[in-house]
Amino acid sequence: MKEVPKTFLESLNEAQRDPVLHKEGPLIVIAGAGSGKTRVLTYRIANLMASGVDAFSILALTFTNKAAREMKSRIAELVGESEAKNLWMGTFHSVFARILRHEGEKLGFPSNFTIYDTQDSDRLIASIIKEMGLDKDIYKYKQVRSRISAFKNSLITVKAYYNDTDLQEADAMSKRPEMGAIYKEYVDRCFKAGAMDFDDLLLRTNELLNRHPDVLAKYQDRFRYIMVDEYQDTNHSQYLIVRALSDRYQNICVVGDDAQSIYAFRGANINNILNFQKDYDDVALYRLEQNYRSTKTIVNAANSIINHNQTKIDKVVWTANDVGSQIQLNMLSTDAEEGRHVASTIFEHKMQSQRKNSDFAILYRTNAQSRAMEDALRKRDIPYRIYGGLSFYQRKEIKDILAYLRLIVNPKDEESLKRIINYPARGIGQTTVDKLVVASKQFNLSLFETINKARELDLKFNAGTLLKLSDFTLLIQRFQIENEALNAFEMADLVTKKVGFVQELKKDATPEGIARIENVEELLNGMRDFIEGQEELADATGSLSEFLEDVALATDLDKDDDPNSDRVALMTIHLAKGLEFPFVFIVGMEEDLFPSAMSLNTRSELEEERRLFYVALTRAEERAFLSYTLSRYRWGKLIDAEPSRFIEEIDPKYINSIKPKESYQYKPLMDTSIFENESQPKRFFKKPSPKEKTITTPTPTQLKKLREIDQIKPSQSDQEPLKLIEGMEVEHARFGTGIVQSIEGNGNDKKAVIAFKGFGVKNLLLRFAKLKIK
DNA sequence: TGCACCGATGTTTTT
DNA sequence: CATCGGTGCA
Repeated sequence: MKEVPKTFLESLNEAQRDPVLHKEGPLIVIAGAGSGKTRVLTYRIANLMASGVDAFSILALTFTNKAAREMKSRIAELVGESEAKNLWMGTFHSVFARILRHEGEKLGFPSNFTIYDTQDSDRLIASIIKEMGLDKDIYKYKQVRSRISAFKNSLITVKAYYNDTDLQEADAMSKRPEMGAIYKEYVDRCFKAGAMDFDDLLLRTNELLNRHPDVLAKYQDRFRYIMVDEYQDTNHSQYLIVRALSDRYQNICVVGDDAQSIYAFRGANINNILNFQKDYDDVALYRLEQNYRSTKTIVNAANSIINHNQTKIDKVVWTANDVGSQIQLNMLSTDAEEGRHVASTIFEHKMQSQRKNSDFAILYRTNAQSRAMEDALRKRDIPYRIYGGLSFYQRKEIKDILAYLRLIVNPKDEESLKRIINYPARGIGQTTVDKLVVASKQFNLSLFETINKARELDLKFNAGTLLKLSDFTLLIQRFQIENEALNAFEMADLVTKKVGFVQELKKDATPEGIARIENVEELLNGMRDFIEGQEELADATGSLSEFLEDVALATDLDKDDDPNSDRVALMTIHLAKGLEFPFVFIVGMEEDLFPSAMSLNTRSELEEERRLFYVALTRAEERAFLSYTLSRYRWGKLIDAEPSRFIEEIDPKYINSIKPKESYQYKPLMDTSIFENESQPKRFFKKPSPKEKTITTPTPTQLKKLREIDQIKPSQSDQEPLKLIEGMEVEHARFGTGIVQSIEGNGNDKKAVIAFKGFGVKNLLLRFAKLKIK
C-alpha cells in the first residue's frame, strides 16, 4: 500500500486536519457549505487505510452513488486502486440492498428480490384500493403511498400501527379508516411478490439486525469504521441502522450541515445531527467554518438568508476568498422571457470570460420549470443536460423491457407481470387478470404460479384463454432457462428480439415513437457498457439480477455521459446538493413556487425551503443570478406571480437589482433565426474562427447543432436536417465519432449511413439523430 | 378483448 | 400541459 503523501495532510487546514487524524471513537463534523467536508472524509479514509486499517472494515455511506464513486477514485489516487476497491461505499439503499441479497433469506425474501420503484408501489397501492372497493377520491394512492412510506421510515410496522391508537384515530379522523388494512395488504403483497420498495431496504435491514443478533454481530465486526456523509438528511430508519452497526466499536464519524437539511419530506430528521452528541459517549465535535468555494459576497449573502431560521446550530461560515461580484437579480415578464434572459446571460459570459458550458448551472425548485430553460438554450444553440426529472429508466418503453427482465429473474414480481402480460397484446385482458389476482389470493400463490397452474386450479377460463396463458408462461420459462447461460446484455437483446419490441414500437411512426426505438437501443447499449464495466470488478458476474439492482438504485446523477461533453447543467436544487459551479442561476424566485405553496403552512416547512435556498446559493463559486417573473405558465395557464419573500431576506448590499434592459427584450415573436444569425452564425461548413475556439477549450462544441427529439415539430422552418456531405466527420451523442458514408431520401425522410468507430455502421434518420458536425 | 377517444386531475422536492 | 383511467364501440 502506498504511503499517504505528506503533502496530502499539509494541504489541509487545521480544522480539517483534526477530524482526519481522529481515528478511534465517535466524532461529528459540522461542516459549512463549501468547507471541504468531502475532502475530510476522503482523507480520513485514506489515513485510516494508511495506518493499517483494512479497507474491508470501512463502511462509508454517501448520499448519492456518484458521490461514492468520486470519493472512491480520490482515495484510489492516494492509497492505490486495488485497496480502494475493497471499501464498502455507497448510498444507504445500495449498500443495504447488497447485504439483504445475502441475508434476506433469513427474513423470507429470495436473494433475487425485486426492488419496487415509486411507480411500482403506486400501481400496487392503486390496485389494492380498487380491489378493496374503496373510494379512490378519498384514498388517493399517492397520499396513501407517502403515508405508508412515512410509517416505514419511522419503523412503524403494520403491527406497530395497530398497536398505536393515535395513528389509527388520526386516519379515522381524516376519513381513511382503512389505512391500516391497505398498509397490511401492501406489505403482504410485496412480500409475496418477493419485492422490497425503497423504504423496505432500510426497514428490512433494521428487522434483520434486530431479529438476528448473529447477523448484527457479524456486520458490527465487519464494519469497524463507519462514516456517514450528509448526516443531516438521514431518517429514523437510517439512524437506527447506523446506531446498531456502530454500537460495538463506536468508531462512527458523521459529517453534515444542519443548514443544508432539505429532505424532511422524505423522513429526514434533523434531530439526528442535533442529538448526535447525546447518542454516543465522548463525542468529539469538529467544525469546519471556512468556505473555500465561494466569494465573500455569496457566503455572506447566504449567511444573511439562513439567519432567518430559528432552528439552527450556530456557526459562522466565512471565507478568505475575494469579495466578488454582487448577486444579480432580474425581473422578467414571463417564464419564456426568463429563459431567454438566462440563455443570453450565459452566452455573454461565455464570450466575456471564456467559459465552458459546464461552468454554468441553472437551478430550479420544480422539474416543470426546466421546459422554458430548455427552449431558450436550444434556440441559442447552447448544449445542456437535464438531470433528474423523468429519468431514462422511468420511460414506458424502458420499463416494459425491464419488466420482462425483472420477471425472468423473479417470477413472483407481480407488478412486472401485470405490466407485460398483455404487452405486446396477446389477448389476455383486464378481466382475465382480475380473475387471476382473485385466484392467486384464494390459493395463496403468486400471480405467476396461478397462471402456470390455471388449468389444474380449474379456473373458469375458456380453452383459448388457457392456451394464451400457457404460451405466456412458457415464454417466460424459456427465458429463465436462457438466463442461466447469458449475461444481462445478451438476455435483454434476446428478449427484445423474441418479444418483438421494436416491431411493436415501429407501429408508431411519430417522432415520439421513433424516439422510443432509440431509447430501446440506448438501453441495450447501456447494458453492454454495464457488462464491460462489470468485467473489471472481481466479485461481479454481469448477471441480469446485478444489472437490475444497479438500475433500481441508480440516480440520474449517476449516469455520466461522455466526459468530454461540455454542457450547461439543469437540475432541481435538491439534486444540486453537494455540487458546485462557477456560475449559478436560480430561477423562479417567486412566492408559491419558491417557497413552494405547499410549504407555507408550518414554520418548519418554510424553514426547510429557506435551507433549500441556502443550498442553492452556496452552489455558486463566483457568481449567482436570481430571477423572478411577473407571470408564468402553470397547468397550462398564465398565472400572476410575485417575488419570493426570500429575495428580501438577503442583505440588500449583496444584491444588484437589474431592471429590464433593452438587451434582454428580444421581441418574442421575432423569427429567432435573425437573432441567431447576427450573434451565432450557423457555420456548418467553416471551421470555427480562432476567436471562438478559445471559448471552449477541449472541443468547440457550442456552435454545433444540438438537436433534441422532443422539440421537433415538422412544420417548423428551422427543423431542416443537417447539411451532411459524404465523408464528413460527425458526432453522435451515443455512438461517438463517425464518418458519413452515404445520404439518401429527402426532407423528413432524409437518412444517412454513418460508420461509427466501435459501434459499426448505422442508418440514421437525420430528423432524429442527434448529430453534430465535427 | 382491444382500441380510440374523452375528460378529469394533478406539481414540490427523491433513494 | 400531460398523464391517467374510464367509457363506448368494433
